[in-house]
Amino acid sequence: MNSSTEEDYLKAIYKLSPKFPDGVLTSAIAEVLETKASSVTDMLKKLSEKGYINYVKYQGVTLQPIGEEVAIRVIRKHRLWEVFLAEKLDFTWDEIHEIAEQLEHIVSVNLIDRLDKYLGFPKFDPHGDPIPDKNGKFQKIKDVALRDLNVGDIAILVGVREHSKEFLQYLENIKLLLGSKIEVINKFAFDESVLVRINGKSEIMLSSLLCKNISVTHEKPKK
Amino acid sequence: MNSSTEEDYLKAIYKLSPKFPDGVLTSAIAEVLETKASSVTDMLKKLSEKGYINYVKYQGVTLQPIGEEVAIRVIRKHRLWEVFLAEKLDFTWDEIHEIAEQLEHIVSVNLIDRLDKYLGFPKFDPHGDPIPDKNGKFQKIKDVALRDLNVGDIAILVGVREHSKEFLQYLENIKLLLGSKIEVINKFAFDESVLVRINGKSEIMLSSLLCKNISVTHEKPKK
DNA sequence: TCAACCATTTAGACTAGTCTAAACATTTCT
DNA sequence: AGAAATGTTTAGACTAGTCTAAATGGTTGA
Ligand SMILES: [Mn+2]
Ligand SMILES: [Mn+2]
Ligand SMILES: [Mn+2]
Ligand SMILES: [Mn+2]
Repeated sequence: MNSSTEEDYLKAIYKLSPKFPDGVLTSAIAEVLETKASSVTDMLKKLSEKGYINYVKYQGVTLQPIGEEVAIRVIRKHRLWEVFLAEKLDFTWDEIHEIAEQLEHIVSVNLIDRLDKYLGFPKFDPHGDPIPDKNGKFQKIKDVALRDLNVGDIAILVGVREHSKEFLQYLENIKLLLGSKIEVINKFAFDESVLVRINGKSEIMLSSLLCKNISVTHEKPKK
Repeated sequence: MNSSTEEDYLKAIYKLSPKFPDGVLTSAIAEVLETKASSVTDMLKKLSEKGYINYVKYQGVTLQPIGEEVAIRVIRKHRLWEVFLAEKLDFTWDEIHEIAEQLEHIVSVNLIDRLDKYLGFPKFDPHGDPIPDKNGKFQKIKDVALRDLNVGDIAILVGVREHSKEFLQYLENIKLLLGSKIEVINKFAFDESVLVRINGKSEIMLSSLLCKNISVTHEKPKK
């Protein structure tokens, strides 16, 4: 059994791995977990002892298969609880993350599979992120950042690459939500802002930072 | 904000209070929380410092209003989550307690009231215990132990006074559930066992210990 | 190549919670 | 009343997790 702290570390390492192919750095983990590098080092030693990770001093850390398994299980729980909070309890997508951050650590053999069934085995969470099934398998979505579209392109918003309240509330405000249709009207090289039409209605100017954090695709995500 | 450990202590003190009108004893708390008396003493000092309880060395402890408030809030959360687990996820009444023991500590301003609404504002949990409303108010049920009925009495099972898996699974086995109709056919002074008919069907002999832990009333509990 | 800089680890301290063993109160019994 | 038994608190130690400050490794670039 793992403590919720251990689970959060493994999850953080898992999420950082793609950006650090030959070892996630201590400082990167410290940043996402909002803790100090020295605390991270302590935990890395412990997780290494326990066989969850491969840790070489000063070189960074990679997940062992068993560590990845734990991470994926926690992510599955997190995202299923997010679906529950959004669909059944009507929370908005900026409110669910911090509650799910706690719920993901509830321990029970059956709970999460029953919740999965109750929710109808959803494939994506309210932020568009894929939900691993009980065997840890999930689709990698082939999406692209909104900033990489060309003028004239039409796309569907399928995910966000940033989960802060500020960002999500902003999108909610301008009615830019999961599934929204986005037409690229114009792009301005000067500040890399993009003019788009949302759902065939309002035209709006989006900043470079915004466009970098919105994932779109030309096909709708399957269920 | 309170740690989940503090919450569990306050809840334990609250539940023990009726049996210890002039101060809950250290050893009683240690027993229900499955910890050592010395650990309890440490926590009592801390809770006293913080103003949640009134603690006099060697004399036992009583709740301050603020401590009772916390306890009732935790109990509300526990019982609402139990309803969710039983009604929505089809867990049986012997499985829900230990999961709710964790869920009761989830921190969120809105979560529990939304869950309450989603469940239709239930008044009783799957064990027949009353659920405090958002103001901490709840009906005290005027029930009686099955062992105190007389031959010929007819009653409805409205609660259990013991929450162990063994006890609840036993009741489930003999189809003695919340709402069951119980007719007292005979009582035997020798070992205080009681012969009953359940729901007008099977006759069965119940042990003294069983009868002591079943709450019944002549009226059905309201919704 | 070696000095300077930056990242990482170590050393040592702190908090929350727990335990065992010893000391101390309270109650009970003779 | 005094002694014995029982319950409670204290003392001191341990684990998990965190922090600051100091030491050390690695990297860059003059
Ligand atoms: Mn978490
Ligand atoms: Mn999410
Ligand atoms: Mn609990
Ligand atoms: Mn209950």
